[in-house]
Amino acid sequence: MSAAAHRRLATESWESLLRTQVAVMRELHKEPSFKELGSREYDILYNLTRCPSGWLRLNELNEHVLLTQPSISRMVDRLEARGLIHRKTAEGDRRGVLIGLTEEGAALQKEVGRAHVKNIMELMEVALSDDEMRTLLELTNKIRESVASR
Amino acid sequence: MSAAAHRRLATESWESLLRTQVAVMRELHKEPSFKELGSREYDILYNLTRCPSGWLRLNELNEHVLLTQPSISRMVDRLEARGLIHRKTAEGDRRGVLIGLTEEGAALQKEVGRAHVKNIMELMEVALSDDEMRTLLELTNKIRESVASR
DNA sequence: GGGAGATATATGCGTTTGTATCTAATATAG
DNA sequence: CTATATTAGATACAAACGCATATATCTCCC
Repeated sequence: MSAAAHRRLATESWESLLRTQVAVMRELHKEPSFKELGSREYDILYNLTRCPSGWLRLNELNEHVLLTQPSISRMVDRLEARGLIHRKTAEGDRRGVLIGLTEEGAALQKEVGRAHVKNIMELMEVALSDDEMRTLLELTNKIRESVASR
Repeated sequence: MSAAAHRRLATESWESLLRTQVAVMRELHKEPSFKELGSREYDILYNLTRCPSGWLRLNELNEHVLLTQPSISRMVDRLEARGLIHRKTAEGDRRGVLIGLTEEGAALQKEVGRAHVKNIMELMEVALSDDEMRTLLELTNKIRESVASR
């Protein structure tokens, strides 16, 4: 395989992944649930449900969400003002802030998440077989692990 | 396979794709070239290089970029003000606007694109074999085609 | 061919974002 | 132990975004 073809394959597979994300996101955004809770806001709440302790530091959130630190800081302000999350000072490091879901926040995440999962299911199910989904999961995990270990 | 496991597989593979896009994007954004030309701006210029005629309608751009119509309209304003693209009225439809690269815009896209491709190469090459890239390309194409035909 | 509705893009306006910078707290070096 | 550097998060401000809506053109049906 020539160097040029190799380069083309690498960029094409990335671009295809990127465009697929755009296409699916555009489709998911049609869901009315995303009106009351934008996809970035949802992402924050979702990440909070996934962590074992129930609390995440702001900088940990920042690693998972494609937003700058100040943007997350202010988004957390808004979510707190809406009563969906609450802050507390991190023990042992008074600079740090821990974020956790309120009951109301957990309930809203669950509700929006349900609609969200339903839509994703419908999209993925038609497009790929179970084996193909497993392969996709495996390949994307590989990329992520590789990027993380830099 | 149970319905619950099936559902989990569909959402997990999608979330993995999404998180991979975030992780890779975050990495690509470290590239200094993206300071002078944001990734969305780059995306516009890139799309213009890919189309055969060299001209794209605003609404065509809108299909490929994850932005609302007004945002693209204004982004095109800015790119035009910077001399990177130019507008012309579409022939046969005086509502329509065609966008094309200027020489300067084409040159900048090429320059930024070079650095961009180099980084993508380095990321993908380490993570996946050629066969795996081909598989990823195939699977993401399938998803995109499926979503497009709704 | 004239008016109702559809389509393509632009603009007003409030909200959210990113860059740069600030404050407070912790870690490190001498 | 103090001074300096580093890290976590917050804030000021200009730029960019999305939603609603305006404007211009086209399409279709009578």
